[in-house]
Amino acid sequence: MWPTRTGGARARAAVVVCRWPEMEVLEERVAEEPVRFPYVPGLLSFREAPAALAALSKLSHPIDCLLVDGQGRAHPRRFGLACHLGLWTGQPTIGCAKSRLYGRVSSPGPEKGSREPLVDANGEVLGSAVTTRDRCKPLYVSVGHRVSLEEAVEIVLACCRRTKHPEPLRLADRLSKA
DNA sequence: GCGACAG
DNA sequence: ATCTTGTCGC
Repeated sequence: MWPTRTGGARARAAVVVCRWPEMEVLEERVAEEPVRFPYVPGLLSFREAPAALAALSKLSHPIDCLLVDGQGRAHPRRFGLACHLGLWTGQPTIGCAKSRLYGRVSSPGPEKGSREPLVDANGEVLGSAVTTRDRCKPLYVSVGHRVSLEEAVEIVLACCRRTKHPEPLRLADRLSKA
């Protein structure tokens, strides 16, 4: 799982600053790293964090909270990418993943706002499966750093006005691929 | 041994 | 993640 130094491989990350809840974009930053670690389930932070931190360091505008495309506490070791970025930057962070990595959960209702707890084998709550748009598959929200799960879910829902994915993540995803 | 497995 | 085909909604 160590560095795949395939010539010229670049890790690319993007971050956007939005005004909440209007989602007015205030700033956009992208950053690249010369080598990237391979993707290994459970170790995504090693692949994504360096570039993400580099992009964050280029911001000149203050932020209130980071919405991260990945898990927070909903991780085998309770420490996904959102937790790493939160601890590293000191900023409040929220993990918001498109699919499940760890934990059991039943399907939430089909109406936006429905949610079901994501739990581990002992019943400990790791996060929530949240329906962010009517009839769409849920997103997996979990605590990253300095936010409660309830706050995290409300913020994610508020960021999904007419789409399944939170506006900040859609913008950052688009920017990283441009 | 077999299935699961963020992006 | 990436690629491809087909369907649905604004």
